[in-house]
Amino acid sequence: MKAHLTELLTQAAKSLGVDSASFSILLERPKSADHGDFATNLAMMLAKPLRQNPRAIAESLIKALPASDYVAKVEIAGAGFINFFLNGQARHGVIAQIREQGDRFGHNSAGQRRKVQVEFVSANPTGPLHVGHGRGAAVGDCLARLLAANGWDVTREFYYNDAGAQIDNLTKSVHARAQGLTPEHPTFPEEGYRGEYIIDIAKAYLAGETIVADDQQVTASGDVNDLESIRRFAVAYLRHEQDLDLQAFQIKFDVFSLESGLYTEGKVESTVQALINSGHTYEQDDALWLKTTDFGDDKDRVMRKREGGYTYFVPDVAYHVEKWKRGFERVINEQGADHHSTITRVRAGLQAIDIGIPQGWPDYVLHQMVTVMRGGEEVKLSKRAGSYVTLRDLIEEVGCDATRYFLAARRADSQLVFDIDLARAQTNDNPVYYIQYAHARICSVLGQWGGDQSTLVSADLSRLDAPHEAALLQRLDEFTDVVKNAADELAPHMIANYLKELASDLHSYYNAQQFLVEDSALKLARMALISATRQVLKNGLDLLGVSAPEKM
RNA sequence: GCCCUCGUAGCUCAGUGGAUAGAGCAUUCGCCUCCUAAGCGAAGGGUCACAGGUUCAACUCCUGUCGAGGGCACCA
Repeated sequence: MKAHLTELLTQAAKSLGVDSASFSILLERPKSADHGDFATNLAMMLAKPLRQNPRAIAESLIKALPASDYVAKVEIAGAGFINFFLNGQARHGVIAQIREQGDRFGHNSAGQRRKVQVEFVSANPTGPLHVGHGRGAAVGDCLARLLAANGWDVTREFYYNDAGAQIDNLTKSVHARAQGLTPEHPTFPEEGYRGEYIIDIAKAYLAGETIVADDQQVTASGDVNDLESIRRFAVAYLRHEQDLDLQAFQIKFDVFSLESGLYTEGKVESTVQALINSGHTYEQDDALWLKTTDFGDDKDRVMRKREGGYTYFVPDVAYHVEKWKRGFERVINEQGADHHSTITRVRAGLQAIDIGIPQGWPDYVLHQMVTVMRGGEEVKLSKRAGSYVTLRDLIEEVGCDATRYFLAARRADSQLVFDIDLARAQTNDNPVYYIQYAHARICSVLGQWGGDQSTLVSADLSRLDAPHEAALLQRLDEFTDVVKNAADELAPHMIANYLKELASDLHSYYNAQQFLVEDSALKLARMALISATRQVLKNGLDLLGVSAPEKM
């Protein structure tokens, strides 16, 4: 419909002698029904080039508009807005579209099956996933779903650092616990991990247990002083724990990438060599530096430390070179805002290597901190982890659906307050239940109607003329744009907001009108409308990874 | 000190440069002999942090100030 109106306006503008390349037509949905179904500011945009009063231009434009089968009325309003009022046929056409497209309604093919990778969570195997990882998981998974709905070929990837100082620290911590040391003991590692889960790992290690994670099987040697065995076992143990966390959150990854693999396969070395060859490196103070200032950084960064090891961003660059070589013309990294500083360095490294990677590649979506509240107080302590709220604790307490919704329903770049009491509430306060209830309500009504859904094709939709029906029809029609915009903006929260509004329209309608009425033609039309609404609610919830229950 | 993000109703948050800035909670008042009251309707509640600027038009874009969070390692 938007395309149709754009075409009408383009022709009208042409007939006024305006070059169609000199302006772009913006059509929006007015907030108020008084302003029609669509509005454009075209006349105001043309005021300057034509040097005329916007209202006068609007009048000429309207006169020049070609006839249309869908437009009932056109008005000038305010400073020069042109408001379009559609006829019934144009308004209820969306119901047929929804019925025909089903689960695919709202989807488009903008991505043209091109390859995109969404990397998210990427927690290091040094502890259980916490609520911050949960936000990354919820946002990242929704992004992946959104991109798939927009026609991209999506790969979900989890990268973890199993090779650095943090892992040494983990190994020492487990080693200490295996010897029966507590954090209070003077020889317990200074920066060691103190959570109770370290004790569990030590016990399992001493018992010689076998762990399966990432398709690898690791058996503990049980030798208290075999640090290499402890390291391998602890990493596998925690990766397995994280797998359980992700499983509880119903998130699946296509690929797990290991930092250690980049070293063993020589990718780090070859990347360093490529950087040296690029001429953007230099030696100073016994260290090797990358001139990241050549690419917008405010100071150069050390690549190889004096003691010989590489700093963390070097394998990160190597990893991204691999991503590029694997054919991802688009990569989106979802991470916590505390990793913000890596962006400039990774991009600088990729530019230095100069293998055709575009300047702004890859994309980043950063999420801000999460604070968890219960009973009006901040929740900080977790038994398992010792210092933070674990994702699994949260899921166990509030459920997977509510956790996912709450973590994805806010803009990623603003700080989030997670109110456990609200998320648990099975009342109208809770947006998750509010939306799911709308879906269940429709299912219930359709069940009581008991008719065959296929008969809805023949419904006389012109009977849908009540104000609540017009509002609902318009909302359904918006879904396609919302899915497109949310993907373009990498903003899954837009889906959550849309669903709240759609549910609200449905609930208002439900209370204002009886659906199962005597008049069988009217009843059929209303069944067609709520059936379409049910489908869109489900499609939207699917994008968030939240279930659409038929009964509550 | 420098860089990034945020600042909207008492609280939690929406708001692709457009018309009277919205929703939920909380407060007040209504609605179930009727399809699920996990619902609906109504009222009150605002200097869109502050000050400039760009524009026909700014919550939205630009600059500065203040406030919150995060970054600024030969840690990851």
